[in-house]
Amino acid sequence: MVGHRVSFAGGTSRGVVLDLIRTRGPISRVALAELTGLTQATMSTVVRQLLDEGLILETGRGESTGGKPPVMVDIDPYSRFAVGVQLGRESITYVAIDLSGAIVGRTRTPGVGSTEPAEMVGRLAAEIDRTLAGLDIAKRSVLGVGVVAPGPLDLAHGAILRSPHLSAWSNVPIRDMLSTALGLPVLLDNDATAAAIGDFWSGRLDGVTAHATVYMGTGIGAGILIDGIVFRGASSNAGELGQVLAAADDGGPVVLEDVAAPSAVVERARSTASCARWGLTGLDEFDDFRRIALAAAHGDAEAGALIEFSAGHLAAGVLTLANLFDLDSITLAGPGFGVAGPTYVTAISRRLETDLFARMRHGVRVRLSPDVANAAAIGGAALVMQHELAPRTMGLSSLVAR
Amino acid sequence: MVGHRVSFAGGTSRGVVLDLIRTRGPISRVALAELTGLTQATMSTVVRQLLDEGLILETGRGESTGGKPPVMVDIDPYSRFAVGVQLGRESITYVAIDLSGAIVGRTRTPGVGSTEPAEMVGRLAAEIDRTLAGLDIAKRSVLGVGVVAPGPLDLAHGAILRSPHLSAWSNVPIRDMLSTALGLPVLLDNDATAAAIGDFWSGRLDGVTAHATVYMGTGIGAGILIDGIVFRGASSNAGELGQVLAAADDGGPVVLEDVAAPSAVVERARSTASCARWGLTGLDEFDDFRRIALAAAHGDAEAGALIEFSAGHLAAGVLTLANLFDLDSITLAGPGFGVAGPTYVTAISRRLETDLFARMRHGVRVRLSPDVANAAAIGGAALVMQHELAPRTMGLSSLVAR
DNA sequence: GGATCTTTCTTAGGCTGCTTTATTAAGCAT
DNA sequence: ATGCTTAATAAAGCAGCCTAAGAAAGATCC
Repeated sequence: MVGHRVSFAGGTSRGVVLDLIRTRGPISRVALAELTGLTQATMSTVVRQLLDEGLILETGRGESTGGKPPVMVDIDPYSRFAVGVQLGRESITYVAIDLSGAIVGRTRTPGVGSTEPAEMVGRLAAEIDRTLAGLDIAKRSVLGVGVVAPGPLDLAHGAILRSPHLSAWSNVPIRDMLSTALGLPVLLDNDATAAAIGDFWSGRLDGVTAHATVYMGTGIGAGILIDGIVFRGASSNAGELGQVLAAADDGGPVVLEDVAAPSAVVERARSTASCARWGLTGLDEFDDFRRIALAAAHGDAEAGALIEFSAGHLAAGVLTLANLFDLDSITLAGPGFGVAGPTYVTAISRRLETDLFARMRHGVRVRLSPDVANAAAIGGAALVMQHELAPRTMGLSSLVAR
Repeated sequence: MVGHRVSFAGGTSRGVVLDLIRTRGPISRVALAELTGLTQATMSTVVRQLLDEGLILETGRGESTGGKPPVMVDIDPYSRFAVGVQLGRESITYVAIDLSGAIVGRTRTPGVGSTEPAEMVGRLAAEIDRTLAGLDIAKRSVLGVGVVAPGPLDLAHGAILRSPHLSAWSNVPIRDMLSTALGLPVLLDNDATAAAIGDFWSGRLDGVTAHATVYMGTGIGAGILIDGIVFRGASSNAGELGQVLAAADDGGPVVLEDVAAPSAVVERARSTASCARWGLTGLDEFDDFRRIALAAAHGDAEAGALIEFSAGHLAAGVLTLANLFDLDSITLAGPGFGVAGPTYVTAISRRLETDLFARMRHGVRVRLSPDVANAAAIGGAALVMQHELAPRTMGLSSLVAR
């Protein structure tokens, strides 16, 4: 590494260093220099800047290795906060996280329903302000708000393109509206991508190269990260795992979403005689799905078969995803994994162990999100953290106009 | 773009500018500055450097738009060359390309067969030297040699990991051996990735964000490019399209390669009564496959059905690939598309038009490689060009040790 | 307990690739 | 010819990295 320049595009080194301190801290300047390839002198100034900004703290001395013991630095978790909002049909989840990615507060309000966008934005802003006040978080230490919605979005304009349950929101510039209402930066992204960034920001993906967070909500999506950078594809629609082809009962081709998603499981359950036993209401697909999963967990064989059916198909889809992206890490998140999560983890792990193309070369770590229900909201907040503190994009196209 | 610094990591701007001149040239310095976001002053010095290196030429005046007419610059195609070598079982293809990516020479020798690696390296070096001499190309204008092989490779050590037909080559450091024998830089990569880079270098992917070159040889693979950068995944095994799950006749799950690859088509053909009519030899799968494809092209319904069967399955696999990566461009290359290429293009286009998730937002350009048989070898040479003249890698991990 | 060694961290000065600003060059319009 | 517009270069400055050198703080040896 002598004589050759190490350069992170566009002042990214600050963000890389912050990432390392977050995931590996407490850590010394020397260790950071070794990890990044930057010189100790450069690291000294980068760390100085982070200290001046109040993002990190000197936490004490490390072990001496025969000379001066190093001064360790670590994240100051309470120096900055971010808010994540998940727009759902039945409910809206608000989450505040600190710089380490840990939840410091959570609220839930009734869903969007048929509320007009303009009014809803006002309510969102009020609820966010209230939540922050209740947590005693000064607004100037809040980096921004990340709004998470399902379905195809128009990221360029910060709007929802079309969503089954939020049809009135089509092409409404919700991002900018909320930003002016709040006086804070606002980002919009989809649930799977956000959940993936949440996994990354929490430090759980240290050492991972190619990761996917499989998000099962109304649909099934995957947020894909390469070295912690979101993979978006040509139109930000990458990772549409629900659209992978699956084998239907009758041999005909179907899309994964139609056989493995919670709604599909519930629908299959209803054509069953045992339907009544599980107390399905037909009102809330997630609630019904949870009842089936609970029955399965309590040993109900028929319910177990329904879940296994879904898990088997999802495992096949994830196998394809893992083969095509050559993944080395997968996280499962979203309400669909609320009760039956472990069953899905097992099914996917098994399938990958036997059928992954690269299984001789490396394994794939499959894990359940530590907070499946709030993963997307947490991720929304993490998205803001990453955007404000450690911005990074993939490729060069952003720099070539047209 | 005022006041804010535009930076391409690690001196990449030279490469970006060269890419633009190659694909959009002849072009003026001012136009290049606008496209890259760099200032005219910077562009002046970057272009000066490229002129000094002899990579580009001033080709004359452009149209005045009310003031001084711009001086146009363009690639000097014959200033540099690169060699691509495709290691095949039956034959080895050698290709020399110029800086524009055009073929300037091609040779074919008998395949590797059971030749010992050490001896084979000597033969390769001799044949490359001979080819270059025959084309009157000075060795100092040759940037290097790109060797292309099928199957899983160990890119870090420049060796073939395991290959059905090249078993004696396992873990032989062919890259370094050939490099010392030739006194030129040598790169090793797989056929699909190389073919994709070849497409990019030729300028055919101008304006494309997410591209895949589907390569059908013995197996089926995809080389994936994001903004012209190879997507490799955790262990350089990304894009294993042949491993995507497909629906078998009996409803059971099979892998795409087993139903759509040429060998699979030939095998199905042999269980047919019409087998004899097509004159299948059973010696060379590609030759047999070509016979079937030719029969299909001449209106043989049964042969046509076999090809359509393969194309239909491949189209399903490509649909999954396109959905997961959100592609906007696909090229088909490799010997498998030799005769029946157009049939495959049609099948894939149709499928994407009807079933692509993002079809309302953007189309996917599906095209046949202009030289299906030599695409991998050409790509090998292009790989060297890109590596030597416009190096680029994805993500930041390369800069963070361990 | 002091001298020396090792390791950590900072300072100083320099290079590179970019920026901004200013100047020269070369055409069009009147 | 005179000015106006666009193209290209020149000059000076800044930012992010580097190398080199030194200061700080403990470990080790006698």
